[in-house]
Amino acid sequence: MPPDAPLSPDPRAARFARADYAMDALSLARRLLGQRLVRVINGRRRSGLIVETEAYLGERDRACHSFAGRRTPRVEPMYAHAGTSYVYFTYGMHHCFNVVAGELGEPVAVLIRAIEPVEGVRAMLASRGGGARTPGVEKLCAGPARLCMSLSLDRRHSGLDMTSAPDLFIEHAPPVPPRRIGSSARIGLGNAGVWTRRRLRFFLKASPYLSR
DNA sequence: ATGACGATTTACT
DNA sequence: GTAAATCGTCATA
Repeated sequence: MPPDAPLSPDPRAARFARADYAMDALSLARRLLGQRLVRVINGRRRSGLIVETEAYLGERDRACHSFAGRRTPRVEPMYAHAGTSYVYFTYGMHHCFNVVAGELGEPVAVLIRAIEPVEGVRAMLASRGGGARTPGVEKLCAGPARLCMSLSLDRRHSGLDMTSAPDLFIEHAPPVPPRRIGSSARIGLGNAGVWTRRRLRFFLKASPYLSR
């Protein structure tokens, strides 16, 4: 081996560190596209490439849980370090998974809306029951709640530091050319005024694994 | 204590 | 396309 070779040349083994998360939410929403979300359960990996995200811009964003500085036990993880997970329960039956961005104390985050399943697909299908109602692989993780079902994520996984957590983190994958990224208004918002229309959703245009 | 409301998904007309 | 499912969270009192 050459004496000046890098010690960890394999980008697949590199986990996102604090500096990789520490940026504004809109930048992180784009940055995360194409990267690998990894969940480890009983030593087995389930993972997929992130293909769809949404940015939530904090206190000024009426559609954001931390709008107007709201700080409750549920939202508390949004005020933590970039790279912290924020998982919440909604509609009495679903969970959504976010990655905290920005500076410490700045409650901004990126909602992960869809991934392209790569590892542990069989286990993901099992998590969905494996019956006739289980969606095909294309729709398995297409949508924030479906993604959480397939990765077995719930409120217990909110507030984890993904730069060190053993069972939930993001790994580097080849960067995505900006040309392949599309944008749109965020999905499912109620009346959030001007924030309803802003194009804060990002996705890989050619992906068959999008929520829509 | 109470009431309104979801960053959704699924089934059904 | 429309509607039901289902309950934690938050604002109001």
